[in-house]
Amino acid sequence: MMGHDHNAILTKVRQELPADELLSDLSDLFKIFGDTTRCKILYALFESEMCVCAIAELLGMTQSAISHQLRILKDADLVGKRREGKTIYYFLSDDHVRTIIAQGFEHLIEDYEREETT
Amino acid sequence: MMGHDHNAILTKVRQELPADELLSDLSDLFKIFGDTTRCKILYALFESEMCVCAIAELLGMTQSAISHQLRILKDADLVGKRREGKTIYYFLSDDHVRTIIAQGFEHLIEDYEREETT
DNA sequence: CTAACATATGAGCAGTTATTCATATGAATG
DNA sequence: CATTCATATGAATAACTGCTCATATGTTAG
Repeated sequence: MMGHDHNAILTKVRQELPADELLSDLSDLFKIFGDTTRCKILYALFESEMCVCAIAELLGMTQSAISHQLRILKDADLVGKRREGKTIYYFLSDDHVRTIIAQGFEHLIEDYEREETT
Repeated sequence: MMGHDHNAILTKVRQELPADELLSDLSDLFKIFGDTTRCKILYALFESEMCVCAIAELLGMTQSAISHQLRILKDADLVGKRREGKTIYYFLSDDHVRTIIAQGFEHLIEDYEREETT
């Protein structure tokens, strides 16, 4: 057995807690932003659509590595692609990505400022 | 050698791309949200502060497992703690967490709706 | 001081993930 | 159609992550 009596809070919180599947989807979404390479790619696409080898050159990484990450971003519908001859251009599929990243960014900035003040 | 000429876009994007350290901090932040257990804990704390064993009971997990995750959340300054006798209460350190998660949630919802319409 | 309770922590393990390497697909060009 | 360029993909590997188990710390009660 563990701990003592918490029934009052527990029943209250249980009602408000989203379903397991939804929480799982939510953390899966954040997991995608939780990688530097993917964040860099998304940031790059903020500015303009880009082909794979341009992104690879920008980040100083292998074409293969970038392709693998783009696949993940594509599977999550965060980016879309467009073919033009041999090259394929990737772009942000909607502006939600921008908002989510901006929100995280804002949190960081305030954290930095808090550290300076301390 | 890889790819052909992209200098036009590359120089433009390079100017707007945040510093490596900042991008690393950003993905570190999202990494924290990228785990179901931690998301659940944060969601629980939306409702009210809670002690470790209450959270453990709520999620049906070990006290140890919860403690480990709370440490990560604490290190990232996403939660704070308060002692009251033997028990320690954890709470959200600020409302940024709420906003970030809400933003991710909103994206999911729109994604779900998009699938229904298709 | 000792026992009991609440939480924290370290080592170990299993599962996951990002990159690399080799190779495959697919489109344009001569 | 063979070659070249752009991208995709599968297998292998190294690094990381979350949980468990055992144990330590810290607080209160007797």
